[in-house]
Amino acid sequence: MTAARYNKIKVPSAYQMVAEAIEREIMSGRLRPGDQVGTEAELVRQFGVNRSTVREGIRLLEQSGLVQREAGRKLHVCPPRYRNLSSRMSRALVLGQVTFREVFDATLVLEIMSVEAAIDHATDSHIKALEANQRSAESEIDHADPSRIAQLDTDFHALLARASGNRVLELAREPSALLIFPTSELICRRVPEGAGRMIRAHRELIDALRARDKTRAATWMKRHVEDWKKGFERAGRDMDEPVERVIERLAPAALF
Amino acid sequence: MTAARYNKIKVPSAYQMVAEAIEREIMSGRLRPGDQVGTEAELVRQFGVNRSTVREGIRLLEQSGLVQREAGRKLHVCPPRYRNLSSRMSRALVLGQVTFREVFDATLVLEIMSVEAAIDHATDSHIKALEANQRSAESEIDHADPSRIAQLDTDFHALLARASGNRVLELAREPSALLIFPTSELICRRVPEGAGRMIRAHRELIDALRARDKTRAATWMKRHVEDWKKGFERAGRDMDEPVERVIERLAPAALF
DNA sequence: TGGCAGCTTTTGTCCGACAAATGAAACCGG
DNA sequence: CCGGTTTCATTTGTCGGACAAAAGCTGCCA
Repeated sequence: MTAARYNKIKVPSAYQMVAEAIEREIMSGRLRPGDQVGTEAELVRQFGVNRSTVREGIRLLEQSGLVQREAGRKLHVCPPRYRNLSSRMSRALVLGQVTFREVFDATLVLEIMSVEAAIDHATDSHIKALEANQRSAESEIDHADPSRIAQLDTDFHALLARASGNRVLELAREPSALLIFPTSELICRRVPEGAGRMIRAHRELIDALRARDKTRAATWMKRHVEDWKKGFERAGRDMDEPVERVIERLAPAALF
Repeated sequence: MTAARYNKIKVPSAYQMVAEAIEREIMSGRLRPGDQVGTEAELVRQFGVNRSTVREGIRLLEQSGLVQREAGRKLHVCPPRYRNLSSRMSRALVLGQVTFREVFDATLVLEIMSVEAAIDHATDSHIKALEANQRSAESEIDHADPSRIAQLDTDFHALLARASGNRVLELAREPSALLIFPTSELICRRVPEGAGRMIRAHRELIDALRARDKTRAATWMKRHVEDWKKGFERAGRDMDEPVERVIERLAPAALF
């Protein structure tokens, strides 16, 4: 007979157990966002471990985004913040050597999905926010600060995703959006007519949203994203190059 | 005149600076996956801070998934692990009180996207892996252990996403997949014919993949995911209920 | 050569201590 | 009585040192 095969026994460290215990409290709903987790001294008493150990556990939770320490004061449970997670995802993608083609293909479908869902669910306040973004872009088209344009483009698509009323979708599209839209800056520098085309597309998207015209929205979104691709190639970039190479030359700190 | 309004100055703590410094090394590529980051003693020397401080910084990186400590030994840079990130995304969604309707709507489009991309990019080895999964499912259909069935379904869709050849897409779909497919277990318990319908759909998807028939693949994927929805409702669940309620009654530990 | 004992390195945990920042309470002047 | 100011206690961030357990390495010996 063959010997039984055992999985390696993983003995969790004390600091991990502290983190997991608190995490269970949060995930089970016994601790709700805004609640105080307690001071380090309390946790030391409750868990019966040293303060250093408690602190290491807290760091894990802090990075998970489950708890937050406000400047000087007590530890409390965080409302879930997706932005932090999305940027980590983006980083993982960069490290994983994904190519712009992958990012582009995913963005194309994700953004079309977003705008189609937005057609069904956008409220007036969502549309107002998009209009405000558009006004900023139109008023600044002459100065044409590329990094500002890129920021507005990123924001526009984030607002659109928000208007979809689907937070799962909103979250799913964010990692790729964080990678692709900031490169608009690079494109704007090389392709002068880029900003104008962007504004035109955004205008059409808003109008389609108002008219609840799904076909028109999808068509213009496709056109808009493919415009990005053309600009990217016209700027002399290779779609099959890993994202890493391109991102490096932008300001990485600003991205994440 | 009005006084200038300043943003709050955020002074990073020493442990955060340690984490950020190492993170920059990794993101810039100077430290590559597999490289040694160095011992705590070395970092203490290099940064000129106390060992406790270094350790807290390391905990941040550890939770980010950027570094890993193997069993007992030296700290080294990790290859990016998406699973860890996806499960944290899922947790954030649960905490954010998203509803199953949101998860379902997102899953429907994401899975269709995945299978369509797989039609274009799947290799023989991808299809072989799917076949192996299908054989397992078919051979176990009689015993019909619901949790096993749910696992196979989850795996099937993960394999399909892998076959899409697009890691961005693969990552984007994972958080919602982690929430939706495990509930198949619940459905299998209440809806006896569920497992059979699942296997049929998977079979059709594999065949469509072989035939490179995108329309057929999309049709069956839509049917398959909507089957999930029907089963979910037949099991007496409300699509507009927050995910939290349902997940709680499964085994949360097994999910994440 | 192979295996075992002992040493070294490294991590996990603990203890005690202090400065800075913060919130709260006491205090004081009008 | 109220508003502002000054202690004062609490809490966090950081430091220094210490020790046990585990993992790697070395050298000895059969």
